[in-house]
Amino acid sequence: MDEARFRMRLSEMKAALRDKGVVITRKRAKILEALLASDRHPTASEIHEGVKAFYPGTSLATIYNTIDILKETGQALEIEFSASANRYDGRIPVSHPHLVCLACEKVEDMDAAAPNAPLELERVSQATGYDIVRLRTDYYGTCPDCLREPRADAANAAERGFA
Amino acid sequence: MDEARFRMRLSEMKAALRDKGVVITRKRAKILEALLASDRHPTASEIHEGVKAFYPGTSLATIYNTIDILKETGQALEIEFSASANRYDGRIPVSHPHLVCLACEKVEDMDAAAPNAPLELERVSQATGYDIVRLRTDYYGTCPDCLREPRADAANAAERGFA
DNA sequence: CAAGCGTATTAGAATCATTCTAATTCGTTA
DNA sequence: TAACGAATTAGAATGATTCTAATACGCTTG
Repeated sequence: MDEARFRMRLSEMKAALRDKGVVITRKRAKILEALLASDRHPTASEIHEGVKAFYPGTSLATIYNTIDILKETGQALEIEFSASANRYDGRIPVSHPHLVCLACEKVEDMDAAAPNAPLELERVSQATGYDIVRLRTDYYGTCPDCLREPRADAANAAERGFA
Repeated sequence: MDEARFRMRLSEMKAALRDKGVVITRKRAKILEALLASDRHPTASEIHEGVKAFYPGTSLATIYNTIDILKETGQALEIEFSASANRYDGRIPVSHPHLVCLACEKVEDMDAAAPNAPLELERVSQATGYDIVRLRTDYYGTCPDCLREPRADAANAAERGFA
């Protein structure tokens, strides 16, 4: 994500929050930046680490609080896991497919042409009688790095940290 | 699921476990039946309730233990949630799309033509360099029942119990 | 039928992400 | 500067899942 897109996306997010009457405090701004800075789909505690580098006293509760607002305003997607921490995507806030590595647990966006989410939601709503509002498409397996180095779990895990 | 399919699927599961050297105890057999009996994609504790009707002393740990074996042998799919209990699908043990109701939390199989999972796994593996072993496709929204009765959460939740 | 062995099962403790709570602090406006 | 509402905090609570160490069960063999 280049600098220009980063700044544009950041403004979008702030504007969406302000529209909801949410105050953009310095901490909240850092939370948004930490979410966008990593292409790793950070967890709440990875975001927390990133924010604490600037505001050491920050509580995890504040991270969750801000994430909730982002979810409510459609500015971030939550990718749920039960065995490990949830991950968040603030870069592309509409449903799109992910690749999940079962060895190092990283979550990547899938570059391949994504199905057109809004159309897909509409199609499935028609077909099922549900009012479908989002979809989740994730592929699980082993990433190329882990295929190459089957024993590199620890190293790969370290790489995932928020930077 | 008609009686014939139920029995066939049950035999398949038992055979797969036996192949792994796992003993099919009476309790384990009941666990498999409880998993198959419900079209609701039961949670571990719903299965537990079902089994306790026959074997009151059964521990939740036994349910989880058996579910683990089923996952390892490819005989059950785990549908992960972070905010509520995971659900399990023993009827169709290959990746297929689900409909998730955000109001009553039920999980249904989507009847609409499922993409051919094995082919899809192969296609995405080729495209990404991953070794993809399963996929998850879920649509989230409000089911027709809940659309009709917005305040029926409790009633719908009750319906979901294992029977 | 009894003894011995390995797996299955158990109750309860431990874990861990997330949510909640009630008190404190901050920022803004009057 | 005072006052108000929102933001933030530390720590407790929650709840699903996993772990642990002890016990029970079900075979097989003598």
